[in-house]
Amino acid sequence: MKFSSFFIPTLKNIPAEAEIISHQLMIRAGMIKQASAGIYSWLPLGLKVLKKIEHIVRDEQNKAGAIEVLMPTIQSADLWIKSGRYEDYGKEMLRIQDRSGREMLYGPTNEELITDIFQSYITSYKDLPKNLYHIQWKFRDEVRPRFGVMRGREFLMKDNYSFDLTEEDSKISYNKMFTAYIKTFLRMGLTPISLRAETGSIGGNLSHEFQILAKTGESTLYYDKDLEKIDPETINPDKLQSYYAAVDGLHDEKNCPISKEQLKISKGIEVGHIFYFGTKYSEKLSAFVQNNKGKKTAVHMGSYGIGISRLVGAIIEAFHDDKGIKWPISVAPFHVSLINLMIDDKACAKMSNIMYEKISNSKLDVLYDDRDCSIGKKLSDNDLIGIPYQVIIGKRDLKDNIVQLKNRLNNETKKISPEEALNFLLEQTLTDF
RNA sequence: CGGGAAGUAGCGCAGCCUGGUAGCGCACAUCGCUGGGGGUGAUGGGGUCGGAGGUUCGAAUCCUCUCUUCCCGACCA
Repeated sequence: MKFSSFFIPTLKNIPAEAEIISHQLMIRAGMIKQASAGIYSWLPLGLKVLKKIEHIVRDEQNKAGAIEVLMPTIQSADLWIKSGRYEDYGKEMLRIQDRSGREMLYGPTNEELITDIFQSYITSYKDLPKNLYHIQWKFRDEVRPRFGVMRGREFLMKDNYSFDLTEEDSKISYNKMFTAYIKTFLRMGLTPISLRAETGSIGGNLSHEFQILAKTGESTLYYDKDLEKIDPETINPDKLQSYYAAVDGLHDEKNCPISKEQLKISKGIEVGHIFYFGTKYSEKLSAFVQNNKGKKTAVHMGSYGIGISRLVGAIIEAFHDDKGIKWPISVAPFHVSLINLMIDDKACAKMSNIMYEKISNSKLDVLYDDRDCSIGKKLSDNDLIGIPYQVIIGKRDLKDNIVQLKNRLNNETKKISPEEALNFLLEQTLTDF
């Protein structure tokens, strides 16, 4: 993609409406535009990142045996009246009427709908377990939306729902998701910390929230430092759940079961939450199956959420410096930024075009900065948008057959030949496209 | 929902107190000089000052109402 023909409206000024760094950077990097309070349009660069995150989440869900469906954003109030949540949800639920005066709502979550789908078709224990997920926009009319996409009113969420015959089976499904969540966040370059959580209004008795470490995070986490050392190949959910981990209000210094040396305190951002809630919804919404004795029994359910749009902001909170964003390669909008410092110089243009073609023909996604603007603007824009590798082609170095290869994650720059730069890039292991 | 603040050019802001033909920086356009970290000179375009009503000869400025946005708190799968 050529920068000049793409659409990345970068800004030099920090918009007054943005308070936290990820929100500022997302606006300055031309990723989003606010449409109204807590509601955003996703511009091309932001959309690319959103899709990357969505892809990783989807891939790990599929690998864990979950099956994708797609439920509507607009739901009828009927099922919610049945489950009793039409009243409970209060003003956070955006309620609307269709033309014939029927009560509708913009879905804040999907337990009701999915349970209805389940009970319409599944009647035998032989069809269990089932785990259905979808990735869909939700709307919660927050009293006070803030922090950009981290706490918007409209947000993209992956939510899934497991259905099992027994509590024990449900725990297996729960642990599968627990493992999938850890893998998902590790793949995004994040450090996930799992914490036992309060179940709140959703009900049930087992719940974990997943926070990712970021210096600017909202919550303070107290946890066993071994939780940071997770090998994605050998994740053991029971073991991970046995480690000590607590958020701010729940940590009690006096009764903390682990030593001071072992305890670590860091800031985190919540990006996922999983629940086991038994038969709460299945009973109300008639999700029964027959067991092997022919007896009707309510299925045991769990629900599992990942805030996909929130992750875009959360990842920036975890990966940025004073110049801009530093994308982990698995979620980066492009893998390589090819920067031609001197578009009027024939040698620079020629070398840039050759490299652009070669990188384009590989698995790498390249953004070619061919804009006619000052060098300073080019370099600072590219640091701002944070593509992991920059190849900088300038007149001075090119005379000696040298280009600069910059790693945006650590800002190290190597002066090497174009061939070496190309070989280095093509050898990168990229698990996610 | 309680408390606070702000709406003036695409973005960031001044002007308002003390009413008199709307300004700065960035961005944008044209031309020139530059050319390895937001370079520079000249010229130029762009705003019914969030909206409605009122006071006044005259309102961005004073008064009333209203809409929107943000911050602190409470709230929060």
